[in-house]
Amino acid sequence: MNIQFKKGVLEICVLSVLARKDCYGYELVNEISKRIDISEGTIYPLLHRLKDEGHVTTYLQESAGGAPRKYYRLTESGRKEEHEQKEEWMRFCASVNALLEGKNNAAE
Amino acid sequence: MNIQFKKGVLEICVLSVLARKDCYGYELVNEISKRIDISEGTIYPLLHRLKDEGHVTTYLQESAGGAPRKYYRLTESGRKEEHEQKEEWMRFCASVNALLEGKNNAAE
DNA sequence: GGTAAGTACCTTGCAACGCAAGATACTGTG
DNA sequence: CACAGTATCTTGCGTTGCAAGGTACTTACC
Repeated sequence: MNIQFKKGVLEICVLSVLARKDCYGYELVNEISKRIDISEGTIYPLLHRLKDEGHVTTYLQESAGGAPRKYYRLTESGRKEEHEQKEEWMRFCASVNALLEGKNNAAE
Repeated sequence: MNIQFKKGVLEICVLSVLARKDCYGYELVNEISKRIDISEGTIYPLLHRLKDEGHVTTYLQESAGGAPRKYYRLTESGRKEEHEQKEEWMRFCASVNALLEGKNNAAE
């Protein structure tokens, strides 16, 4: 899998999963990796970034095994961000596909 | 437009346009920019990379105004690369869209 | 008791890509 | 002569994702 493709997209994936339910980091890795490989070295910095930007809040919960889980919950700005980035992603895909199909004019 | 989305994708766009006709760098910028903004600081290093990897060959042709045009032509390996990257891009898009739609299992 | 695997968090350093901003040089227009 | 357009190129920067490491707890096995 081309690593470059994932740039920017993994953030949408995280936002999208969080839009459906609160998750902790380790859980997000497993959830997203069902479709797209993502490593812990990617998810934790990403989550911290989202928190710094105010798109998520966190709360701790005990775990049966291992360290306590840090759950992430979308804020209102996070939901807005999720929506906007999803839209932008779809527009981008449409542009790329048009280009790959050889449709030359933006009007087509 | 999220810059990150473009990572890796602009290379496919270039390969795809070149698969239809030989182009020079400046022309590729204008062609691709109809759909997706791409700057000269991006295209020239990209083209040099493709040449180093043997995916394109070049030939010069005089221009009415300005410097002579350096045309890029796909090699056989370039055509193969174009095909493979296109396939990978489409698989990637399908995975992302499934994830964004909340389809949890890779089987679905 | 010791060891491994699983859960769960984290950080550091690196590689790759795209962009802005610059340089160069030629042509045509006002 | 100055400017815009054509056409090439390079340097330095910011962002992202990853590999590889570390920490700490629990369970299972020998």
